[in-house]
Amino acid sequence: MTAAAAPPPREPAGETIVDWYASAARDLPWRTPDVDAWAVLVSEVMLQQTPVARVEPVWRTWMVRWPHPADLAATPPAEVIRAWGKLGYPRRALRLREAAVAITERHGGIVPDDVAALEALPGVGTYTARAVACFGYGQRQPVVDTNVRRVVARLVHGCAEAGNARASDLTDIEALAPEDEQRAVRFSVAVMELGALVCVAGTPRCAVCPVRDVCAWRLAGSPAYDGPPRRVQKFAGTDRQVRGRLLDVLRSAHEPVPPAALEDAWEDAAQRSRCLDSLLTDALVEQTEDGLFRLPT
DNA sequence: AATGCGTGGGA
DNA sequence: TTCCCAAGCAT
Repeated sequence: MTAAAAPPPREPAGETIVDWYASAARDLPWRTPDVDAWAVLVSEVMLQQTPVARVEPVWRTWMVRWPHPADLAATPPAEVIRAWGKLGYPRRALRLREAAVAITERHGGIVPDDVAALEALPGVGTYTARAVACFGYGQRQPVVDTNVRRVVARLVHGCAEAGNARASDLTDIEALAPEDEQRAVRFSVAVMELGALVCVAGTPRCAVCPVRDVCAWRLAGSPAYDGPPRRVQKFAGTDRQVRGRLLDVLRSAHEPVPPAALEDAWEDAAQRSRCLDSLLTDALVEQTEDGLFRLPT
């Protein structure tokens, strides 16, 4: 009988997650060392609310066609909207183009490397700005998306799900990041990956989680979610669906179309009209002098 | 601060 | 089938 085994030395959870990432990470094209900040920015905007599998082929096409911000800035919106394909939320395509214009005009065609300048770009918010600074420029930055918020909620706070985004999310994750800058950058992508592959919404795969033994949620007995019911957004019959249908018609039409050509897209004339108006307001559609509709030139 | 904004795959 | 949800942002 020997003395009770000493507890194994336990490295900080942040370091463990970085080590896990080294062997578990997906091989995604925007993570290769040769990609620049523009490629990162495009990937991040495309990935806003859109699954990786759908983004990957479109991102490759964009990088070939528009390798620099000035290339996209010089392209008419109609072509950009078509190239966006069916990624969804096509206003992102317009904003990304506007961001490219701003980068070209205000930053000499180079994606800015500081968070404040990045956040000033159209379509770039708290998350995307830090993701570009971190993954595009190798800066130590707190990068918090829905995956990270869920991981922190469980690992640190012992809650089944994350609440709404808060300013404290940034300090929460900063407290876990490794000291070394390069490892801190890896940590940022590693936590996102952990949330995407293991600590997922729905049923987390705790059996294969590298930090299951130090997870506050598991240590608390994996208590069920205890909070206000989350609203599930409907889609069928909403204006979002109608806008999508209308835009689908205009994407495939290569000449301006008369109003009658849009009637098949949606039966309810009042809703159809309202949605067409909103698309015009958003500058996703424009009307010619003779009353035809097309993607914006 | 709550809501609107696309789309399609998987449980 | 129905429901959930997938690297947010702007208003």
